[in-house]
Amino acid sequence: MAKRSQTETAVLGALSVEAMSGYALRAAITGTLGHFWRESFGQIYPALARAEADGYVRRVASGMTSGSVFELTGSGDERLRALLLEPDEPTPPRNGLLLRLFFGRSLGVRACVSLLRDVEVRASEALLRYEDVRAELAAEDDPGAPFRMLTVTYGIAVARAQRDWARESITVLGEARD
Amino acid sequence: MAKRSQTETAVLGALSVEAMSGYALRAAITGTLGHFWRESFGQIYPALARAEADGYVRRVASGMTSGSVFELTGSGDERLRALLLEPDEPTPPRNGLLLRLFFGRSLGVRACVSLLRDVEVRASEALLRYEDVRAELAAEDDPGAPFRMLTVTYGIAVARAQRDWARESITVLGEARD
DNA sequence: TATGTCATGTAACTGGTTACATGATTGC
DNA sequence: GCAATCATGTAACCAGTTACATGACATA
Repeated sequence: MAKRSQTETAVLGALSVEAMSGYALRAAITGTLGHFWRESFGQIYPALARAEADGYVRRVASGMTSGSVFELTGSGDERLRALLLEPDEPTPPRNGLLLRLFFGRSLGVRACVSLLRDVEVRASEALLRYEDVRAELAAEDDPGAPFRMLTVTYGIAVARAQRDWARESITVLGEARD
Repeated sequence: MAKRSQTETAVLGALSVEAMSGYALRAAITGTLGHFWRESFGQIYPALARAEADGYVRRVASGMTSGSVFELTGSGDERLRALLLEPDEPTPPRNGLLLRLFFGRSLGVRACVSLLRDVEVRASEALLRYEDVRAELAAEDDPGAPFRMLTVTYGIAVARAQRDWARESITVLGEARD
């Protein structure tokens, strides 16, 4: 069970929902997993090739279009479950925003406030998008929907916390300047 | 103003607080910036060497210990301000937890709940640590303290959101199983 | 004198992005 | 016929980690 990049998990996972081409895979990932995941072609195609060599996916004939459509095999499904069970070792934190704020005295109050406003705006926009997705998802009766919903409520919870923190922090900095 | 890795920002920033060796730099970064930043020796030493070549830092004689202590030069301070002003381009999101939950139907309810419990525990522990730091920081009257405080309140806000989301999600999954 | 900590550095590797090259198919 | 989109792939590069090699200094 060699630990391979999580790209494999994302690819097999997406194919477990529906067979598709590498190109469509990218679109599906950026579209549906976009707010917490990302893959580039430079990852997807090699990952697909390896997965095919390992027998986790197979090409299904598709006279219709150019390119090939991949579907998950039985052992691919097993592999996916195993990958999902592997512990998630989170990537080392590197938060450029907090790094800047930490040295805020060198950066200056005005620039810090501007950073915080950006956060507030981005978080608020994200909230609107998530609420839309939540509404769509609530209407589905697919058995996988409740799980996918968790990723949306996570996004909402964190975005709301960020927005409120940014607002609060702006007032704090404003008072400190007086 | 070639865009170099943010390591340079972290290193110059830390040296703007106090002159120190590469080794101490690492300890300072993991200790103080630890909850949102990380650097390894493999980054720090090359970064210091480049910064010295560029005239941003200089070695100060230190008969006491082995090794050399670096301090920020005037142009290093300028460079730091410029780096802090550069827009923060956040790293592409890759949240292994959400990836697993998204495919939760393949993973199984029990494993999902276990993931969520981990989140709850980790977030709760983090909250305790942050509250300690907050108390310490509130006692300081250093002019940089309010800025550093922002990074702590951010940690608290996000950790609290994660903890509450995890709890809520555990009940949701529990009900769904019935 | 052995152990632990302070200290510096490098080489190999990993995971990932970007930019590019190439071509098929579709719809106007 | 042309533009847009679908589609596949690779090469160069980048940031960062890990593991290792090396050695000084302090202290039990």
